[in-house]
Amino acid sequence: MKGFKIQPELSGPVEDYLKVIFELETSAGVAGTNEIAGALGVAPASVSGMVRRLADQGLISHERYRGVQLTKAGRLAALRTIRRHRVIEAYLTTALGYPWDRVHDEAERLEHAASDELIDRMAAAIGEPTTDPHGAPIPSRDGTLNEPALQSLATVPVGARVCIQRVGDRDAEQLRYLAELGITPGRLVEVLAREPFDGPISLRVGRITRSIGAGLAKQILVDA
Amino acid sequence: MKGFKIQPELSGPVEDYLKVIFELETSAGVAGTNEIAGALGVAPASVSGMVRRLADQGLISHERYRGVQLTKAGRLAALRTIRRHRVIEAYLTTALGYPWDRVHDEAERLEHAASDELIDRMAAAIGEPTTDPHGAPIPSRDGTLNEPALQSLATVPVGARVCIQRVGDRDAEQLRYLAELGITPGRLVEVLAREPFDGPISLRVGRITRSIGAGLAKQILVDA
DNA sequence: CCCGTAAGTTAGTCATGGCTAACTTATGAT
DNA sequence: ATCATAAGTTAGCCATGACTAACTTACGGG
Repeated sequence: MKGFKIQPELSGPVEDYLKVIFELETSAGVAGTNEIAGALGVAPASVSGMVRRLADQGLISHERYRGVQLTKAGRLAALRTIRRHRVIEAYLTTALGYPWDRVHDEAERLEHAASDELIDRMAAAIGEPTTDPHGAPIPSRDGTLNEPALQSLATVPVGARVCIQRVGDRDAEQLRYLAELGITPGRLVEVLAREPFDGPISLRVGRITRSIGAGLAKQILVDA
Repeated sequence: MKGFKIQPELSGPVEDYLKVIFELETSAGVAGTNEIAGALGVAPASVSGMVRRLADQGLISHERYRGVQLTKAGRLAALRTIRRHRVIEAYLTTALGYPWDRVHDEAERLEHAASDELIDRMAAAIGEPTTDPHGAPIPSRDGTLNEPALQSLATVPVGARVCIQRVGDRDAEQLRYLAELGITPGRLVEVLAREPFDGPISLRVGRITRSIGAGLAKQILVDA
């Protein structure tokens, strides 16, 4: 029976730390103290304290004054939390009619309270979705994450027609705006023009032409 | 805009205390420190500490060495939590196929994380139920609890036919047993015999005859 | 190569919500 | 009326996870 260390029930805050560390590792390569603090809305000193505890528990490795990295156990715990979050988001929109701009906050709280059984039942009830409402892939039960190679809409050449795959889910207001524009995963858009110096991008969505800023375009991912 | 004090987001533990104080007040009339401690599985000293904080927040009134009583604000908060709990239980069984012996623990955790919007959407999705799967009435959104007058199966006269209205929901094993016997809310049973000195009670459930102990019978409530 | 700045850490504090051990109060039996 | 006992409280401790203020380290520009 060796090799089976039971997981000692991670607290909500610990799960949040692991989640943002995972996301920072994925996007930025490293997870710095200040970045973690910014993502969680806590003071950098609080991160230093938590980093020590996480390292003591073997969830991250930490080289003083350098960054932080998830261990295998930490990565698995992070992916479990991310799976919960995304399954909950998918369930809330599909089964309970939540608008996609309001599922994030709800999932943020429920992900720490839901049992594995509940998550699996939710996933089964809506047909085992593979992505959440914003297009983010849902890790499998055993912690495998299938992250497809995507490019940002900001880098798509003029004239190309691409399919929206995923949008940033942090800003509810932004999500409402995107829904209004019709920019949702699965939608086809054509890039009509792009102004230089991070200028606006002109799009055709359906039969309507829209112009969006470069910052927003960076949050929109399309197939490569 | 006077008279509108915004509620400062009660913590999970605080909600749990208010809930058990409400339940003890309802069943026992008073809520004593030791009873609260027993119901929550904490030490009596911990209750004393929490009682001070709850009194400071105006959620309970407390006379030293006498009992504890919910204020209007405390009662409302308790009923909100109980509503959440029972709506979640009802939703899990109706919409997600949970067996009735496993909804309690799940609801115990979710009730502190779910928003009012989620609770209302769940309730709407399953047709605004008025009781949870164990027959406990669900408080309304504004904190009204319609507690019907019931009697325990242990006091029903021999020969009477009664309808099961509600069963104790604390013990999962007991719930599994009751389900096996067919003793669920809405079911008709006839009391065939009762032995003296808290002896077993003989029942007809459907066309089958069963005998249950007096302790279990006390946990089964039927229409008066 | 050095040095200022940004990033990170430490020290010390606080609130919450637990615990044990020791004390106080209330109450019922004699 | 008193006194043992159960119920309740206080004191003092701990872990978690936040904070501010002050310090240290790393690093890029000159």
